[in-house]
Amino acid sequence: MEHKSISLADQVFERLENDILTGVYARGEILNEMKLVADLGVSRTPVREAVKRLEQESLLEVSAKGITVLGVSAKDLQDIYELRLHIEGLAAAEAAKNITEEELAELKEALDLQAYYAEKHDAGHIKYMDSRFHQLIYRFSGSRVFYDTLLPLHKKVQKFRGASVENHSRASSSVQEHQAIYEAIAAHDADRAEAAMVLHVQNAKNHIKV
Amino acid sequence: MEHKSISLADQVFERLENDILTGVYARGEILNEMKLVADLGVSRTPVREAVKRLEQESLLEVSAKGITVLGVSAKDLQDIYELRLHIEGLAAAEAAKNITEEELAELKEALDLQAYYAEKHDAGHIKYMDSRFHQLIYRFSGSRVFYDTLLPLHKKVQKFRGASVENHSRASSSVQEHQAIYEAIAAHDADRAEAAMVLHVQNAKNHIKV
DNA sequence: TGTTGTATAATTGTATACAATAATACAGGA
DNA sequence: TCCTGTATTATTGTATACAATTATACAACA
Repeated sequence: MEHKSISLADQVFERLENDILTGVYARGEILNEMKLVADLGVSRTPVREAVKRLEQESLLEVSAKGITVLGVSAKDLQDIYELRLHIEGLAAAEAAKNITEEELAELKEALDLQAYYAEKHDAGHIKYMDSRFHQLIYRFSGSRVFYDTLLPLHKKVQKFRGASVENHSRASSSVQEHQAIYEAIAAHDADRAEAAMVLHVQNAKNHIKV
Repeated sequence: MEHKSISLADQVFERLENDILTGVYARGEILNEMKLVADLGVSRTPVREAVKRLEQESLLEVSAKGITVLGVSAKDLQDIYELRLHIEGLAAAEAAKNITEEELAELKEALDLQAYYAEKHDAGHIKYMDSRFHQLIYRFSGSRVFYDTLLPLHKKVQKFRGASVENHSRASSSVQEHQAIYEAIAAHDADRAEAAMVLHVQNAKNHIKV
């Protein structure tokens, strides 16, 4: 039994990041450490660590006034898609070149689960599996640089995908597009994987509700 | 007199980042907080903050064994150029659209200084001004997303540019390329700015010594 | 009314003591 | 010799007291 003990600071970071990205804390809202200490039931130290990391991601800004929630603006969203449109295809191409059989099975499982939940109209799980599929590709690209660059961009899009995953037609198109990407990667066809990914990001962009 | 008091944590962060990127701390080396406390003459708190931020940039990795220096590998370098080749042109294009007269003057000054130091074969200052030119363009793109994405990539390349700035021929080519980028931006010609930047990144990539 | 100086309060910044965890060294036995 | 369990040590994780800075409220004055 290997219990990887996850630190309080990491837990706070994940919870806080999620709360910012899902709108629990609104853009422009001003928090402070003691409020977060009270909300989360831990001391200032892990709170500060999490806040500083989120500040580096431009999700928060710390000043003497307090901790301002920056979150993700509509312009940020546009810029994120503009970037992803140009580089996410590269990650898919690299994954097609480098992926192992084991990793391929992991990717397939994420895809199958997404299809399953799409069939059941389970928006929450669809969104999770959709994210997982993309994040696995970042990992399997075999490039820490790609991973570190794309992951924060992808995470910030979360909140805005609510509408599209609840749209059954778009949800099943998304599954099909993932399917195409998966097949290209499984065939180790880098060019096709790249093209399929670019197409998918373009479609996702067009279905975003700001 | 406005003295923006910069925190110890920020100072430690900058110094540590620089020391990792310039090789003062070698890749694979294992540090620990107390050693850094001794080296830097501050308490654990600001050291920890800096270390955690650097961990998030994948320059360090913290475990029970200590603080491992990850730094930037040859593969990282390749991947960074691959990404920059695809997105740095976009930043230049945005800058061409959005830049103000004041900002343009700032960019011009960085360019002129780089030319001045190139003439004097002052490698240290060439490098600094070269970096500054690129970072100003990230800022003037008007996109926090572009800035946050490109800046860490750019910073990581520093160490590997030593050879190219010391090569007089390359140093003056670089100035000319920056000149072309500047002129396109000054003319608010987005397409030309993008093309000039892509060309420049490609040339820089070809002159990197790994 | 507006502005400027000043006292107060709120907030983050820093240092440090203590806790928890994991790595290491080493002894004992198969 | 190799493995395994265990004590020790080294390291990071957490809480908290105190310092420094900045924002804020308000009074005095022009």
